[in-house]
Amino acid sequence: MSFSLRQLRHFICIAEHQNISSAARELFLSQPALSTSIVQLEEELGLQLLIRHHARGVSLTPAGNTFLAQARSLVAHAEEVASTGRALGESAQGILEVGCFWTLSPFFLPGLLVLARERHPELEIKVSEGPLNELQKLLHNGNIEMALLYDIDLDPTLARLPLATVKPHVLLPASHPMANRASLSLKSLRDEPFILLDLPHSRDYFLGFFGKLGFQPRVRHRSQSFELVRGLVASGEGYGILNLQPASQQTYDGGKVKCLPIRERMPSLSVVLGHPAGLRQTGRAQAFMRCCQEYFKTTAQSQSV
Amino acid sequence: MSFSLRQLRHFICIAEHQNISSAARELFLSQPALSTSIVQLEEELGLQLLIRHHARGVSLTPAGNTFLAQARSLVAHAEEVASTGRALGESAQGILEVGCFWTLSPFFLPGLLVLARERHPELEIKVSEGPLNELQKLLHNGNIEMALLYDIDLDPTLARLPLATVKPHVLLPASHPMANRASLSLKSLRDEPFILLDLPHSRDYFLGFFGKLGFQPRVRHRSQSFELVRGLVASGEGYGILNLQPASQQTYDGGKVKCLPIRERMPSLSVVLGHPAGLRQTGRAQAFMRCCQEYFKTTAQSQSV
DNA sequence: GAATTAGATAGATTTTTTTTATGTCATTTT
DNA sequence: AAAATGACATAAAAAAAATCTATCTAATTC
Repeated sequence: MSFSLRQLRHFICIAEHQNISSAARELFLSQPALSTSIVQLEEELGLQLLIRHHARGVSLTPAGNTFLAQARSLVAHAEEVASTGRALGESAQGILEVGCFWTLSPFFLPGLLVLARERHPELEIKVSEGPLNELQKLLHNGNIEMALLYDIDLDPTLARLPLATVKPHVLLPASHPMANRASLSLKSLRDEPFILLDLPHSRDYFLGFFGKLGFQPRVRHRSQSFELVRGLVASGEGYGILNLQPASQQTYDGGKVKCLPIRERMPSLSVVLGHPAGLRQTGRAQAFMRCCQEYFKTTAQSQSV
Repeated sequence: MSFSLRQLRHFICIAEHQNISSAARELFLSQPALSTSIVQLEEELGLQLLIRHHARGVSLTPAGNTFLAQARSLVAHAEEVASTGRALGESAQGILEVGCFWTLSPFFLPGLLVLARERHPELEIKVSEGPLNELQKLLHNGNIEMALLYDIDLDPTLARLPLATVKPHVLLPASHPMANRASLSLKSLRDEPFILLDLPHSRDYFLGFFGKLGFQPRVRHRSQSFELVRGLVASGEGYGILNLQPASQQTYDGGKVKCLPIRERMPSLSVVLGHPAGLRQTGRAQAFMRCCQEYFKTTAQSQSV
């Protein structure tokens, strides 16, 4: 069909040596192999590249000279593509696409991205936020290489790197009589109205708590918004349960909530980095993974257990 | 060692189809062939390019996407090199290196180069002038592809394309008593002094005339310069013999010469286009050849027989 | 739950590349 | 002038690479 890079490399080497035999030595080839290789190249181009001198090597035809420059530039280009290709697999530079489950992002991404910039200034990270199923689709299609997720109802084909576990906490209005205790039993809230964070997976997770305790909560409100749950709690509409807690007790509308550990032993949630199993990670992805581990080992742990 | 252009073409086609099987059909390959080809490419780069979906084709990893752009650009570059390479062999554009024997050049090159420019405006012609042996060396080394020469003592490995034959003429001072004849016998000049153009091959050629006639000329001057021969003739130092005649009878120093056909049948000189035998001609060279034939068939013939 | 789609794998086959052995033609040395 | 040397070409054999056929498996669709 067309010439190969191999043939061009052969031609360049011959042109440099002005001698097929010594070029063959440099290329660790036999002289006839190189000789036929170049004949084929000439036939493919329909162009005489070399003039053969008996007992005195070869020289380039004018056309061969012109073609040599082209060949050199193409081979150099190929070298470049090869090295950037390999770099894509090995080094931590370029663009890394990651995903983040949307209730996690405001808690961890700011710090994580700052750390990543510190560790790998050449690494540009693009984050897609969204619900679990959308992130999983992105992972499968290869739009993102990894995602920060809760390890709950995850596609079993996803590999997980555990980063932290976050325990559930009870949320009470600051004015609530039990708001200043060190911890709280869920049972003691049996008769109080409950504000449920009603998202696809969190729903079952939170309601599952009560099954274990043997009673059903009085659900007064269901909200898909993390902040609305806090706001409703602060305004005295009921108690809430959430795993992550903002640094401030203030709600968006100025109310105040208190956050208490649950005395009963309830299942924690794991925050993980999910990625398609069996897929070789790019160097960028590996670099980001290490950043996540570092970040959660230090900062995050103290912040939100 | 490194990837091949073939692999890159495969990868690009797969990326366009998002599907190995249909890409294989387009490439007239079997699906397994393409599948393994791309696996090898991935291994060579140490980089996952594709994500395989069961029953739904493939998609690109982010790294694959980046690499795709590089692959496209390299393949495009290769296409370009291929086409310019082929053009070097087939079309009449680019630089053509020719040689010209130095006494021929002022007579034919101006008209020839104008004609060539008319016929092939994209063809740039570079001329090397010199003596025969130098031109033959250039031909052998491939520095020039063809040369305009006299067919005299040529290297037998050179192929020749005859363009014209030029007959010898006698040169007399305009004031000479026989200067207005229509033609002249060399014998009638037996006792007059002779001015010899003393160049490697012309020397033997001209002196050979007298051998045939059975006498030796009285050589008064030998000159390596065509114009000096004319000047010496004009100033009355003797008669000369030359094949080609300038349009003007004037010499450089203002003298005047007359030029008469020789009555005896003397060997003519052939003007030929010489080129290394058995070497495939480039398209440029062929185009130039055709120009030479056209030029000598029309203009030149009338000008200088 | 059967049929379909799309990729992977294995063994056989074809094509391409390379090697070994040999030939030829200039050039250099004896 | 003859022999030795250097350098390329050619041919047959061997090795390596690419491709094919057939078969298998996992999701998806009907």
